[in-house]
Amino acid sequence: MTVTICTWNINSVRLREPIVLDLLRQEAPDILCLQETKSPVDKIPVEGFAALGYTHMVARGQKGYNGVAILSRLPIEDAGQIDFCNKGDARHVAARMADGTLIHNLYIPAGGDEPDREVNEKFGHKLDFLTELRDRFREGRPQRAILVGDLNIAPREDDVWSHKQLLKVVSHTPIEVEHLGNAQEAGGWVDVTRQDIPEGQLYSWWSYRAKDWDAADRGRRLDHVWATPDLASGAGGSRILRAARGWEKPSDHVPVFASFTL
DNA sequence: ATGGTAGGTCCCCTA
Repeated sequence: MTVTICTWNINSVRLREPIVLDLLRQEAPDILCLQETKSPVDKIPVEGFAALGYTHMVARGQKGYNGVAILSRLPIEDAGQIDFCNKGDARHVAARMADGTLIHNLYIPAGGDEPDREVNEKFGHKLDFLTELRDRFREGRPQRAILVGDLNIAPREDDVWSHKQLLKVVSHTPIEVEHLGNAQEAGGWVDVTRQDIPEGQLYSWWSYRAKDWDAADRGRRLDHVWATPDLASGAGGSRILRAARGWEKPSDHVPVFASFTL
């Protein structure tokens, strides 16, 4: 069976319920992983999602910040969350599919503006989060697993509009790229998007602050789909729905898709 | 070098 998964930082699931419904109607992924839902779980507008067939949800939330949710039209069960850095943040949740496949939905801290942990504790938090992620994957190498989410790092030169101009900008600094690479390597994770689309500029986020995001095209690839090698070998169909950045009341991130043979 | 936009909450935080 082929399963299509989509990841999308929605920047408030309540405000953007209409475009979530649009995405589900137009693209009909089997599973949609959302980040930055910014909502307690019991206030996520699930009725409309269920009416379109997405009757399963595994989620974590808090009042004003963070929040992750996995919507599915296939049965999933709650596989728990990891409280990275012991802060009580809703930045991770996992779901298990009927065949045993584990799906991790992650929202890695943005890290603030200054890429120096001595003066910016948010940057330190981001690096510590990534180190903890690495250590968890070192403890037990994941199998039959998919990891998606807003990782808030654009690792490759062609994942940003200007490698040179972003080297000291949080999301593309060498230390962040190194930390992300260590976590990826520790778990044996394959970057499915780049396995499918190995060449060329690829972005999933454009700032709200640009005058004309489309014309300027100063994007970054912050949203990722990873899989363990056993699943990556049967993966394909990766794409990034750039058009969603131009939708009514858009998120600053767009949906990223991949399909898996399970 | 700077400020630009967006969302949520309770007047300022985060991205």
